[in-house]
Amino acid sequence: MRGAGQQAILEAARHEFAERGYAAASIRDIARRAGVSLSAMYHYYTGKQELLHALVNDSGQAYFESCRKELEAAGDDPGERLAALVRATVRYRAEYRLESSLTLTEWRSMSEAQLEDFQRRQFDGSRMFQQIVEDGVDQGVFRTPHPDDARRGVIAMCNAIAQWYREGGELSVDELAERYVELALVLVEYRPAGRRPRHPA
Amino acid sequence: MRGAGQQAILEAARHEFAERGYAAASIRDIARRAGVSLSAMYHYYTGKQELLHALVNDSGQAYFESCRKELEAAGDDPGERLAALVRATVRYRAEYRLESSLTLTEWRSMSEAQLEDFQRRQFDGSRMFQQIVEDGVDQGVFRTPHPDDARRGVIAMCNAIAQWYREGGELSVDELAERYVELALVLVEYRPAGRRPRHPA
DNA sequence: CCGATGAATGAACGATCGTTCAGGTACGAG
DNA sequence: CTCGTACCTGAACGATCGTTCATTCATCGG
Repeated sequence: MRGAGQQAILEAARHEFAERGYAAASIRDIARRAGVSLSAMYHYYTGKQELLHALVNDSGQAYFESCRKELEAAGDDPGERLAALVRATVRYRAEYRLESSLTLTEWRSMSEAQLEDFQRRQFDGSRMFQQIVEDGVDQGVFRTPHPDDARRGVIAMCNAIAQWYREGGELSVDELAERYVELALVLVEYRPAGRRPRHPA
Repeated sequence: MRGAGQQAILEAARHEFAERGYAAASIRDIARRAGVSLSAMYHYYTGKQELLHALVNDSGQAYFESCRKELEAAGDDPGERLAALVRATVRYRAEYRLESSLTLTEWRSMSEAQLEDFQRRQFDGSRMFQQIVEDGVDQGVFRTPHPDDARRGVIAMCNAIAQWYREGGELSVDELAERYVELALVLVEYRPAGRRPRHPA
């Protein structure tokens, strides 16, 4: 369990980093925002870098956990599995907006070890999508002639949500997720097995 | 015409900003990379901020010029027009990779006037897409039930190219553009007028 | 020949940054 | 009571940052 002071510092860093960017954010402003002294931060964290690490790590783990759960609940159909992954990704990008923007734009500022972790995770995440799209194409339910580009497109679409979504918009996170599931399935040209390959009237 | 020294400075800034990010890049490193003294830069530019401004402005104008030309060559069909816009955007993101990443991730660092310009341009760019998608839906050639999200998806797909594309890859820029045109038309569910609304065998 | 202009330089200034340090409370265990 | 530990503080350090300044050198029109 993290103490109240530590939590306040992490929250302040979250907002400062997101608003100014890692390099431009000052730990003095972070401490001021958290309502503690500058040196209090060094009691909990070894430095500015570790603040970034903590934020990115926490939210990254939450994402993979969410993916795991969604995939577990999904069946064997690639369409279902892709939908599960898109749902998890949309929810993550919308609910962890600030951390998402941080991860997507400030990876330059990470330490070497941190960057390695991050790239491995990004690779793993991309692989989950890749595997599912590949399976769908093999099984003939995804008709896209460009599986790699379609996959990249789906991921890019979902990632971009972090840049424009705001709480209290016209769509709830769940509605947004379902809408993006639709778009993703369109992009990979999903045609459920057993159905006639023609368009509904 | 810009002199050789000025051009070298701009080139150095382009790479330094892209590699380290605007805030983390130092003008001393930029000057060193350009092979000129620190103060030589202040002979051409009023400061660090103007370097960013010059880079973003130059490439932004090139983008809109490219869009204008492509749209001019396109006909009236929304499919053709969307294809033209996607082509221009993909080419821009691939050929102006560094400036693209700068614009997409470092808008926080812009001055107030600069940011206003940038947001207006982004708005105008988004409006071009929006108008075309709207027309396509009205004319019944774009069948997507979610025009706004499809448009955002197309733009996000194209923008993401700046993050992964490298010169000398397996696809040329033109091939990449045509592929993304295909994907974009799939995403808006383009069904050319006059054709039967069923799938080809 | 001369003065103006453009190009370029090294040294310095003030500010801010991340970090460290020495110390001060509050509190529970012995 | 006392010691240790967790929590927190203000002050300072060294480095780097963006920027400015005084100056030099070359070029060229008059």
